[in-house]
Amino acid sequence: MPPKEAEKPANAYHAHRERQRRRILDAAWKLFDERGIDRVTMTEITSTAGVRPSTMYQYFANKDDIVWAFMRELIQDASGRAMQGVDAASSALTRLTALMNFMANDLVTNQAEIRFMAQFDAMYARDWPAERLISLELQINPGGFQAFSELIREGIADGSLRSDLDPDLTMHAVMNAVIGAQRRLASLGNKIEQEYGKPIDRMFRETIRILLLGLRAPESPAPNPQKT
Amino acid sequence: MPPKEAEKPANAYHAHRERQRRRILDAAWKLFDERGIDRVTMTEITSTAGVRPSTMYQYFANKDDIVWAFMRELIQDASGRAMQGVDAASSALTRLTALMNFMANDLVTNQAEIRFMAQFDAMYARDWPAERLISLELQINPGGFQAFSELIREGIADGSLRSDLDPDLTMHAVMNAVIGAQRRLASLGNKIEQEYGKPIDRMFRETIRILLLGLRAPESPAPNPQKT
Amino acid sequence: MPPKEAEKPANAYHAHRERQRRRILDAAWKLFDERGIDRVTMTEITSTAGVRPSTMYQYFANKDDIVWAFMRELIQDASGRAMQGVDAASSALTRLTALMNFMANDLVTNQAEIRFMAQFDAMYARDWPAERLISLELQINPGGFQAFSELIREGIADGSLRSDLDPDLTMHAVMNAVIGAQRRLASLGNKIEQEYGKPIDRMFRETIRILLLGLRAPESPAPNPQKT
Amino acid sequence: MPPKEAEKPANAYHAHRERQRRRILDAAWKLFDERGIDRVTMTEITSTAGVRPSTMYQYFANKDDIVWAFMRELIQDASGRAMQGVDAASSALTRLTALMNFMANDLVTNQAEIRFMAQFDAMYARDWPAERLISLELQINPGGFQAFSELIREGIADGSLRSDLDPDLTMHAVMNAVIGAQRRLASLGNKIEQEYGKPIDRMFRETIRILLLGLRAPESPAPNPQKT
DNA sequence: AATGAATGAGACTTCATTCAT
DNA sequence: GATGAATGAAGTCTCATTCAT
Repeated sequence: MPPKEAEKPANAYHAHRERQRRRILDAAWKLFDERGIDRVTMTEITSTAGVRPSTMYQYFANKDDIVWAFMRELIQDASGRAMQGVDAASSALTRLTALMNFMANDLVTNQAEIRFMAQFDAMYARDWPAERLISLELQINPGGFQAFSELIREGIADGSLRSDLDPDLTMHAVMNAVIGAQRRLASLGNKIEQEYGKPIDRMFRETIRILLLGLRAPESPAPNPQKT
Repeated sequence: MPPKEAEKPANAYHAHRERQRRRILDAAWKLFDERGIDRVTMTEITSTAGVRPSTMYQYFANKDDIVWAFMRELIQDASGRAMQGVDAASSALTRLTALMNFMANDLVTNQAEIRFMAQFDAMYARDWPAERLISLELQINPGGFQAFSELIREGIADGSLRSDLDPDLTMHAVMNAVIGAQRRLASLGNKIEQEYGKPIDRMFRETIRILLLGLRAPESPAPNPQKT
Repeated sequence: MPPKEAEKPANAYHAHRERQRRRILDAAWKLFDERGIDRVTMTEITSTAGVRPSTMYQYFANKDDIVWAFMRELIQDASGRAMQGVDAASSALTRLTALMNFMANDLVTNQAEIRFMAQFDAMYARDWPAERLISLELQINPGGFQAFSELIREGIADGSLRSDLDPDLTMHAVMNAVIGAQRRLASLGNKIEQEYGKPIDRMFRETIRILLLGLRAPESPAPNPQKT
Repeated sequence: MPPKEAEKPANAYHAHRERQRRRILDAAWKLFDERGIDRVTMTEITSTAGVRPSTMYQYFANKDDIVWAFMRELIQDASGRAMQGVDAASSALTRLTALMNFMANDLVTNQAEIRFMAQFDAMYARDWPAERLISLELQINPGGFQAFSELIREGIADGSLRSDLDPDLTMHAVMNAVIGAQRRLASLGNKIEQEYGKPIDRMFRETIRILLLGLRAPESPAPNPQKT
C-alpha cells in the first residue's frame, strides 16, 4: 500500500512533535507547581526543558498558550473521572454524595492540579472572555451544570432532598462552595495543616458532610412514628 | 503657645507624607483591581500616581511592599467590622448567622477587596513564610479562630447545633468553605452572574443557608410535639 | 568529503562567536585603559563595541566577568613569556637577572596591561576570594613561586648569592618589591617621567640593579686574592 | 571685652562644624576601609554618618572632595612623622636606614592608610592633573624628594654608599620600589600572609635589607687583611 | 525541525544632587 | 545650619520574540 510509505514518516514526525511538546509541558508544569504560574518565565521553561527558545516557539506561541493547554488537559481528565462513580448510582442523594466524595479524593490525589486551577481563576479568568470560560466549563460537565441541577430536582422529587430548594440556585451555591473550598485547601492547605495538624481532606470531608446535611430533607415525618 | 509652632511642621510633614503615600496606594489599587496584581508594574503605578519612580522608592521598596500594605489595611478593616454585629447577639446559632450575614454583605460592598485577597492567596501566599501569614490571620480574628470554634461549642451546649460536631474541625471546615466560596464569587462572580442572571450575593446567601441548616440540630423530636 | 560540510557550520559558529567576544573585550580594554576600570559602565562598553546591551549579556554576565576574562588572558600571556628567556640560562644569578630584565622589558611593551593589574590589585583583589587569586597566581608561575625560591637556593649553593638569605622569605620580599615597583611605574610612571625627564624603565632597571647587588654574594675575599 | 561675645558664637559655630565634618569623614573612612573607595556611595556615607544627604552637601561637594580631604590629612601626618627619627641621625647610611625602618613601622601601624593611598594611586592619580599630585608630593617631603637624593649624595661622599650611584636616578628607583612594595603589601598583604604564614612587615624588612645592601659601598678595603 | 544570534522594549533600582523651608 | 522631599539621569539586567540558516 503506497499510503503506508507516506504515512510512516508522517507518523514518526507526529510522534516526535508530540514528544517535544510533552517535554516542554512537563518542564512548565514542574515550574508552575514550584513557583506559581506568574514567577515563571518562558526562558526558564525552555532551559528546564532543555530546548532552545527558538524551538519552543515552534510549539507554543506564548505562556498563555501553555497555560491554556494545561487547562484543556485538566478539564478532560476531570470530566472523564467525575462521571465514573456517579453514573451507576441510584438515589439522587447517593449520587450527590458520590460526586462530592470524588472531589474529596481528587483533592488528595491531584492537589497540584487543583492548585493550578485556583491560580488560573485568580489570574486568568479576568482576562479571558466569558465564552471561552463557559465553553470550557461545558466541557467539564457535558450538558453543563444542568446534570447537577437535574440531580437536585430528582432529589426533591424522590424526597431525599429538602423541598424548599431552588434547583438552579442551589446548584450554583453548592458547586461554588465546594469548588471554592477545595481550591482554597489545595492552595493554602499545607499552611492550614501545619496550624491545625490534620490532613486537609479531613476538613474537606467535613465540609461536604455539613453541606449534605443541609441539603437533606428533614427526616422528621417519616421516621417519627409518634407523629401520626 | 510656642509648642504649637513647633508641632505644625511635624504635622504638616506627616500629613504630606501620608497624602503622597495614599496617592501611590490609590493608583496601585486601581491598577491591581483592573488588571490583577501580576500584570501591574512599578513603572505603571508611578505614572498612574503622577510620581517619579525615584520618588516612589522613597515610600515603598518594591511591589510586595505595596501588596503587603494593602493586606494590612484590609485585615484591620475586616477585623474591626466583623465583630460589630456579632457581639451583642444572644444564641450561638444566631450569632453564627449574624457572622455569615456579615460576610455576605461584605461580598457586596467590598467585592474588590475580597477579589484582591483571592489573588493574594493564589499567588503570594506560597512565597511568604507561614508565620507571617499566621500572624496576619491572628489579626483578623483577635483571639484567632478560637472565638469561632468557641461559638460552635456553645451551640452544641445550648442545643442549637448538632451534637456530633467536632468544634475545631467544623470551624476549619466551615470557615474554609465560606471564605473559599466568598472569594471565588468575588473573583469569578461576574461571569457566573452573566450566565445565571442572579446577583452573586444571592448564591452566597444560599450557600450560607445550607451550611447553617447542616450545622443546626435536628429540631424534630423535641420542639415539635406541641405543634400538632 | 561530507563531514566537512558538517564541520563548517560549527567552525563558522565558533569563529563568529569568538569575533564578537573579541569586539566586546577590545572595546572594554580601550575604555579601561582610558578611564580606569571603575568609571567604565557596561552601557559604555556596549555602545563602544557597537553591540546592543542585550547582545552583550549573551557573552558576559557582568563587568566582573569581563575584568576576570582579562586577568586570565594576561596571566596566560605572562606565564608563557616569563619562562622563555630564563630556561636556557646557566648560573642562578644569571637566570635571576634574566627574569628581572624580562620584567623591565614587559614594563615597556605592556605598560597598559601592567597598569590594569595594578588597578585590579588595588580595587578588586579585596572582593575576590583568596583561593581564586591563589589559583590565579599559581597559573602565572607553574609550580608556584617555588621555582623562584629554588633559584635563590641554587644561588646560595653555587656561591653567587649571599649565604645569609632565607630563600622563601627573600623570594616573597623581592617578588613583591619588583612587582610593586613595576606596577607603580606603570600606573604613575608618566607623571614621574614628566617630573624627572627619564623613561620609566630606566628607573626600573636601576631598581633591579640595586636589588641584585643586594642579593649578590660579596665577591671580594674569595675570587680576588690573586688580584693583589 | 565686647569682641568676646562676638567670638563665642563664632567659636561654637566652628566647633560644631568641625564636629560634623569629622563625623562624616569618620563614616567615610570606615566604609572606604571596609569596601574600597569605589563601591562606596555618598548615600551610604551619609546614612553611616547619621546625617541627611542634604546636610552632607554643606560640608563636601562630592566624593572626590572627601577622598582629597583624606589625602591632605594623610600627607600631613606622614611628613610630620617621617622626619622625626631621621633628623638627629649621623651618617647618611644610618639616616637612610632610619627612614626605611620608619616606613616598615608605618606599614604595621597604618596599614589602612597605606592601602587607601594605594587605591588612590590606582584610581585617582590618572584623573587629577600632574601639578596637583606634585604639589601633594612636595608636601610629603618638604623640599621635595631632593632631601632624599641629597642623602644619597652625602652617602657617596662619606663612602657609606656605592660610588657608582646616580643620586637622582637612585632616589626615584629606590623610593618607587619601597613605596610600591609597601602599598602592595598593605593591599594584598593579608592574602600573602595567609599563603606564606609570616607577618607582612617581615617581608618588607627583608626588602629593605636587600635594597640597603645593594646601595652600600663594597666594604672590601677594611675587612680584607690580605689586602694590606 | 532546530537553533544560534540578535535585539527592542522595558522593568527595577540607585545615586548624586537640588531646593524650599 | 539642617533637612525632607523630589527627581533627572543613568545603570544593570531580563524577557519575549524574530529571523536567517
